[in-house]
Amino acid sequence: MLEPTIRKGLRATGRRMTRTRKAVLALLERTHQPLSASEIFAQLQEDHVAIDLVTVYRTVNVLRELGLVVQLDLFQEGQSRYELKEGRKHHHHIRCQICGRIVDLLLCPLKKITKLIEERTQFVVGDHTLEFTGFCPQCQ
Amino acid sequence: MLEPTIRKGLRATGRRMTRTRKAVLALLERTHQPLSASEIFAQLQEDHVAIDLVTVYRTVNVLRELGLVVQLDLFQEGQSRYELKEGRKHHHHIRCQICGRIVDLLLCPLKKITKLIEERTQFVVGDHTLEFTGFCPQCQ
DNA sequence: ATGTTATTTGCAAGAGACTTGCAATAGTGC
DNA sequence: GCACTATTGCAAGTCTCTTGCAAATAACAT
Repeated sequence: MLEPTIRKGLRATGRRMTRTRKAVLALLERTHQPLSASEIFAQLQEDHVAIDLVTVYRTVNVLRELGLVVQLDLFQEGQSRYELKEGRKHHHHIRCQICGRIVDLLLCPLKKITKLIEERTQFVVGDHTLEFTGFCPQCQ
Repeated sequence: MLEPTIRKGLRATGRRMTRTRKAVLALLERTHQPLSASEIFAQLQEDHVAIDLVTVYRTVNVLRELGLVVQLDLFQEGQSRYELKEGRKHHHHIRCQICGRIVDLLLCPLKKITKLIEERTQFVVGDHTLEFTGFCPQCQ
């Protein structure tokens, strides 16, 4: 239950804890897959939670601004996905090309690489994306 | 000049070498940045090459199908970019968050990682994206 | 509890990237 | 040059995501 903590974060930026924000947070909390806006919308419809797709977009954006949610742009999906940060470490994902299942990879191999890139390019390296696709055990 | 080679590739799949395909190929050949469809369109307009944006999309898709062009989906850009493969090795990119300049990274550190992921997840790993953002020397 | 006020919501409409249908145009092989 | 078929341009459509605005509602003081 992260509602009280998040309520504080919202208040600190002059925002309010609303029925719809609770619903989106609760859904993200109980789902163990990164969800797209339309998936969040569809699931809440099924749960008979009245919410507009526009509100879903606005909600995930607010949660992202607060640093509560991470936005993922997976390889050639054409839509963003969102997952709760909730104290989890930075990590990457692999998505099955057949069934679409997304599995967390609990590693990020890019610390050393980042240093190497900074030396070679003289860039100051900020963020990175690293996403894999493949075939999951069931779909092989 | 890769026109003759590519002409063969096109013929082999019942396709034709046309005025517009030549123009797109020539542009990609002389540009040392991955270009988006709208950038290709704008540049060809400037060069007084009559071409429709739709044709640009169809052309890059054909070139991608033939394996002549790689499609890049950089971090939160909201559009794809295309670059000639032309015998180049698989590589990744870093994009400056200020000026948008894209620099090639002539490395891919993911061979070992791929094996590790296959062991841990039982996936058969196919493709991956790895793109960095940061601040280039001029924009720091 | 009730009222006040600013935030949030839903609806409609819009923006941007990309795709599709179709008639007109133009490569290709003869 | 001619016939045949791929390709092009235009218009319209799809999909994801954003914006404007009036109505609804959370937060807070009374």
